Amino acid sequence: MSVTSIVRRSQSASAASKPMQKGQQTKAAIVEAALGLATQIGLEGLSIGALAEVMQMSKSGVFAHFGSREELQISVVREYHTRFEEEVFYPAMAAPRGLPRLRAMFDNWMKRTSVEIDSGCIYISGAVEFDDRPGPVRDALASSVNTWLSAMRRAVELAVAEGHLNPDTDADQMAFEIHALILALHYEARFLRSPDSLRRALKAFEGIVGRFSSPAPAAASPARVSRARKPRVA
Amino acid sequence: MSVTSIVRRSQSASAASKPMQKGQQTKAAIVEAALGLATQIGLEGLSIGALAEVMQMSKSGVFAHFGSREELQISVVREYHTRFEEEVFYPAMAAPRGLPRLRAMFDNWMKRTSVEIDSGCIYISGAVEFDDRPGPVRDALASSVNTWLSAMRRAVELAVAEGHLNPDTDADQMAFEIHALILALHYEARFLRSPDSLRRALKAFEGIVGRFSSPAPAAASPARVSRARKPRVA
DNA sequence: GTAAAAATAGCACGACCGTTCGATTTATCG
DNA sequence: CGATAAATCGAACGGTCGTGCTATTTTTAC
Repeated sequence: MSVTSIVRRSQSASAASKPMQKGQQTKAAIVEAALGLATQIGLEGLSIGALAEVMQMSKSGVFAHFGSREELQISVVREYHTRFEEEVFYPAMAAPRGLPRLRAMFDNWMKRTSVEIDSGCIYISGAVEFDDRPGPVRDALASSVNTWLSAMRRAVELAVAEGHLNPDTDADQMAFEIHALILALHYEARFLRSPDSLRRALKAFEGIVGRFSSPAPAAASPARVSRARKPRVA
Repeated sequence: MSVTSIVRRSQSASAASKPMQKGQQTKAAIVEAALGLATQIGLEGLSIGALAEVMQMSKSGVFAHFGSREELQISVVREYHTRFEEEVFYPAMAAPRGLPRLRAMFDNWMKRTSVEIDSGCIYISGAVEFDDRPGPVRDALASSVNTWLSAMRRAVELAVAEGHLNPDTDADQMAFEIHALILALHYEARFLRSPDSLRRALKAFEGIVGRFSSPAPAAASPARVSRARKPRVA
């Protein structure tokens, strides 16, 4: 009991005006447990009963914090978003912008996807579960994913600006292809249990980078070996 | 009534010794309806009650044909496997072996994935639903997927043998990357509703082909712009 | 036709689901 | 401390689920 009060007090101190009540703590703990469940059995598989058991609480006790199952799912998505930012995005921003940062983003992303071999990515499972089920959960998911994909595109554009990639690089296209690698890594590592997938994804990434950084456009038109324009520095 | 008996009779005639009883027909019809449901809401979302309603039958009437929900799911996977073969694999075998056939396989695959924008691919949704749920359904799914991926690898190897691709092409690697494109197409078209995904996937495919058919190794080592070895014809 | 067999219906069970509501405990604050 | 508010519980409801039984209907075979 003394431990609990100390924890609460210290958090209350950091949260300034709004005192961190007991309820907020439990809610956070519930969301964390829910995230753990959701990454294993999916957002749709999340059940309040199972969650209550994990938390050693009553169903209604858990329920009261959210008001609806949907709100619980949204909370989980938001929590995942936060963690994704902290583990994938922010660390990569420490790398110098351009190709190194793009590579760091991909590496962290891959790490998260393959560390999660037995805990799945809810951006991927959620996409399957909610692809034709409109509503706020789907919106929250899509919004988070789009935010991250936009960050990837921006990283590509920066790499172009730095002169690390071909000036006529289509950032959307490159982001699409990188995203594809993560999806395949997740699929083959997690479902097919193929041990080589991580190596394959990495090799493919280098292939993509190679294609977008070689002076000659690799696609359908082999003509026009464009001169590299001088990088317009950011 | 006369129509029904005619249909049954004609099918019975084609099925040789084993007369096509009424039950087999209804079972086939149920599986077809179940496949339609499963591609929308997933194999896990499949419920016997909903299926019975679609079929205008009683729950127990539907149930009796399978003995368990699991058996129903397996039947659906098998049916999907058959259709996939008929719509993707066999038509592609009509193309001349090598790159044209590989391209045909990818095209048909893409078509199936993007035509299914509002009916999902159970190889993809199933992978998410069953990635950590062992059992016969998962086995059936994985087996079907592996069969198809092996066919893709073989097509790549044939393209190498025909001299259409680099002799040192890693077929597993190329299959991985092609698979990745399908996954991304499915994800972005179906979940994010991005209209460009089909074009993106096609462009990326050409990029991959370009990389695996150019004489220079595209991967990490930029040195050693190797002389193109003459393709060792099959 | 009639008898055997197959297919289907009807009904009920137990389990779990999300949700509601009133009672009860626990935390917060003066 | 006591009073007020917040958090949690316990029980119940209506619903859907897969499944197991026993009738009943329909198909098959003679």
